[in-house]
Amino acid sequence: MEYNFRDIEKKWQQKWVDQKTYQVKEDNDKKKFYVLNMFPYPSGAGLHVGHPLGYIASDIYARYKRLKGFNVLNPMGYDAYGLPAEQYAIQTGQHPEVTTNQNINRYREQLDKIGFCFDWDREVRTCTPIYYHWTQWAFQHMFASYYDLSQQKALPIDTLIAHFAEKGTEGLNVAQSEELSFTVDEWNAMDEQQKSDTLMNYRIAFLGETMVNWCPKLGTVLANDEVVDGVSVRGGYPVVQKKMRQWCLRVSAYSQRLLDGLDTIDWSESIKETQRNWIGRSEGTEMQFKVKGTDQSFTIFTTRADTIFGVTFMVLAPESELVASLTTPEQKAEVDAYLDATKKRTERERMIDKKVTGVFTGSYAVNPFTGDEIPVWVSDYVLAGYGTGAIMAVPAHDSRDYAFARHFNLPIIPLIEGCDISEESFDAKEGIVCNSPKCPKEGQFSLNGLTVKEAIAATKKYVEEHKLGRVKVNYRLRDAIFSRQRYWGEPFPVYYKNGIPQMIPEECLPIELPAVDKFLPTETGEPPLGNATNWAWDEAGKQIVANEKIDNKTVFPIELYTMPGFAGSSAYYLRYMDPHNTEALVGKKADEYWQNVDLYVGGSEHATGHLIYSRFWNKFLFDLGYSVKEEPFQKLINQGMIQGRSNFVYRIKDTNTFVSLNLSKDYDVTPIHVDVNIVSNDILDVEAFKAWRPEYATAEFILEDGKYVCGWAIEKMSKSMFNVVNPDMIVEKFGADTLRMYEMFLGPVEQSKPWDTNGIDGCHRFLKKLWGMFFDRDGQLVLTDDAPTKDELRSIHKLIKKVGDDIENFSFNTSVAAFMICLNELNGLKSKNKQVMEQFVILMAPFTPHLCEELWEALGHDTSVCDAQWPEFNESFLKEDSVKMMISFNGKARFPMEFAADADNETIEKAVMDNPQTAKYTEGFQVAKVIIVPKKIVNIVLKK
RNA sequence: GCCGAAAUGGUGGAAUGGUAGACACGAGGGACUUAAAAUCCCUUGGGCAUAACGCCUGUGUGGGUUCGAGUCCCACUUUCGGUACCA
Repeated sequence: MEYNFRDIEKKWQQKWVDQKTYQVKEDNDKKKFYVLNMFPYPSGAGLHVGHPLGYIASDIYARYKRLKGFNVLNPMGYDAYGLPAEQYAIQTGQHPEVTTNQNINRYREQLDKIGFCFDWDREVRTCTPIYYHWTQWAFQHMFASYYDLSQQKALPIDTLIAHFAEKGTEGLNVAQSEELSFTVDEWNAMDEQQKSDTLMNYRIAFLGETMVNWCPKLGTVLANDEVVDGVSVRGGYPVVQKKMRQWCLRVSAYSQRLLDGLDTIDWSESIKETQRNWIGRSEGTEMQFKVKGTDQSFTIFTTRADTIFGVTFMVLAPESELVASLTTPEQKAEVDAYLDATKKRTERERMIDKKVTGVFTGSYAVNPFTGDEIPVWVSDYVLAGYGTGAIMAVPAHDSRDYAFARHFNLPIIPLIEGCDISEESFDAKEGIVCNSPKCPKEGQFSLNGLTVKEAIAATKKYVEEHKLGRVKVNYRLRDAIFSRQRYWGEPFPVYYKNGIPQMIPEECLPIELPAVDKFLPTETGEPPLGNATNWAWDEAGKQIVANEKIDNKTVFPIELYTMPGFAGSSAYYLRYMDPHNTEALVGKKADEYWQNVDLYVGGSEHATGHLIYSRFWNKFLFDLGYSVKEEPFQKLINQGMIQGRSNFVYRIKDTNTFVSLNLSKDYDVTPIHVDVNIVSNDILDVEAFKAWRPEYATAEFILEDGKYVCGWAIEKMSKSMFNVVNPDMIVEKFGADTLRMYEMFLGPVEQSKPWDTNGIDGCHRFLKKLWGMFFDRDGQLVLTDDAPTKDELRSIHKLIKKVGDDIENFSFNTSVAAFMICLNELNGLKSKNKQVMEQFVILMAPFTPHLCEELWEALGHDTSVCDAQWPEFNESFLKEDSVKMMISFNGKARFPMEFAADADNETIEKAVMDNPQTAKYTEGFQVAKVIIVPKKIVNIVLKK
């Protein structure tokens, strides 16, 4: 009987559903293990073979852990809100809810065919009210919290209000948008509006007037990680800077903890490094510069305080508020013109065209060390959003300042001994400092002779002692902009009284997304939720029911923005622990049992987005006591991208004749992408090609050896390259087990690699072979009940060790190879041993669950192989009677010798030296030393 | 520019500092078959031999450490990711 994968897979997928094989419950008698995949956006294109890579790997791990006796949580869900779903809906002219559900159903169908052990009873969809209830709930808690820097945790905003009522801002060490200073009396004198505005400066979720990435084409603002090279990640539309009032999350408050936490988790060094760079901690100095002829002063931030004697000009960011106050009347026209010009340039233009621009303000700053007067300029190479939006320029030691100084003919003063600044600046933080003038105030302060490091420390000390500024740590990490002017997202649980934002009472949550006729965004940013009818709130924050009488006095406006894509994906792992709870995001019991994700699998492209937001969100919930672990994802594996392998045909120019690859160099040809599905092992199916498109119906071919050979290239998997391979097709042709095995066999999970269907036969053959070990032609089980032989035991225990180690190390490609080797060995031994094959089936069950269930059943078991026990490894079975060792001379292998397995070094050495072959190689040399590597090699070191 | 990862046959890829190329694909040869498919066996880094199944060479380049280096160290080249006027 043949291996009929179609029937087998169908049968077991149905049984798993019927018997709820993968349903998991908290069980205090078992150790928990939480495996999680980054949940997918259900996009319209469906899954291609690249998507399941991580799912298969984590599925194997989850099944393995279960066989090892763990209670394994392995859930799946959909990240259904956000731009991609809405863009797809707009493109197809349908309501996003309709398309999202369609896409989800399609995904589910595809996923089900691959045989994952997901507990679908725990599915979450971010767009369902029962789910986003808790997204809104978390937002409200962020609104009601501030961040205390001394305690390094979030605290209730009431604590801060009490502090203001008692001491004003005195003694405050908190995360804030800008440093405010007021007294108790000033606080008490504030009206409701002013108090609300003031508190926004501290809340973790706050309304802020900030420069945002505005994408007119998408009609919404975007977070920093959603913009790359000045265009939107989604769609590639231009993005401009715009000042808008937006909801923001004070992610920056957690900068230091996000940084420190990285040392406690098991993630790849590269992704940790990416996060470190994104957080961008930099230790520096803030210094105050007085403005000549006024009592005004301003602050700059620098990491190179040691270069204070090389400052030859100052630069302000065009958006800085200082520009207006420092521009002299004579310079006003010129400065205004410059500001106007920079405003018109988009981020993208600035990036492409990095020409040096700037304008003099007319003012001079005073160097606090020397009293020198320094011109103050404005230029767009200084950013308003980082540091203080003003810098001291040291052209000798900063390449940007250097370019500016050269362009505007400003002086350049070198401060490092022997540095050459004739062509470029000397940016390295090394060398011996020179050229310190005598500091007139202090007389003796000089940095000459110090290393740069020492000079920085000395300058910092001087600045602090003389109150010229302070030592300051800056972070590059910005607060996240949390509003989107779009339809398909979570509504904010916020309404407004007299323009003051109020939270909807907790018992009225969730605020459901209303149906609207027009959900398309507008270029001007009018939110689509404005089109909702019967969507009104009263003064107490209660929704007014449609049949109630509505008059203007009772209606209070509700927030019309929606939340961004990352809102729903930031705490979903907690929700899986307790997905049906209507009282809490996650119940205490479930949270304490499952704790956090032990193994998280997903793409590295989320390094600066989701993986930062989630960590922030979880830390916040941890501070409030809603999550028991500070870090959400203990171990992270980043699966590689699967690229496409495109095929080409070569058309001779201006003809409809196609020439085979190796003959194409003799002609003038144009390579054309051809659908990989009509190419097999790079040989084109000529008839299928003619049928593919009407224009090729009459195509003619120049063949080699009667075949048309296609060219190939590795490219991104995409429709336009005709290289998309769909998992359903593979499942149909070879079965899910073959697909699972082959995806793992392709190479290391973490590595990006091209998909190449060519090799899949090998895996399929292997499964057929395994089937053939069990059954004869009539489908009768041919295994015997004999006691296993020594050789059989050795072979299977080698496999137990290898596969166990490999799965723990996420090295699945080598374990697939190990299965093949073991099966070949058993085959060679003519092994038909039931006990041995039973263990083989358990070991392989994580990889090919359908086939193994079938074999398990054939072996006479009436339970699922999922509930079997991982075989115990016994090292004593690996022992061999004799061991082959390579004899080498000075590291060069020469001949093998066999020894008793328990031979000691002395015996081995003696046997080697007594061997007549040895003499041939030692002739004319002296034996200096004999190195014996157990079970491997005997190396004889020879000297003249 | 900066940060990170990598470079091994025709291809995907194996190798705790210890016989480089496991395993698989592809290719070549053979068996079975009227034939094909399927299946099985042999060969397969390069070179020289093949009368002795032995020798030489070989893991991007150049050095170094070591009895012994694909693996460790230094310098360089290339490729792929990420990031960028962050002061």
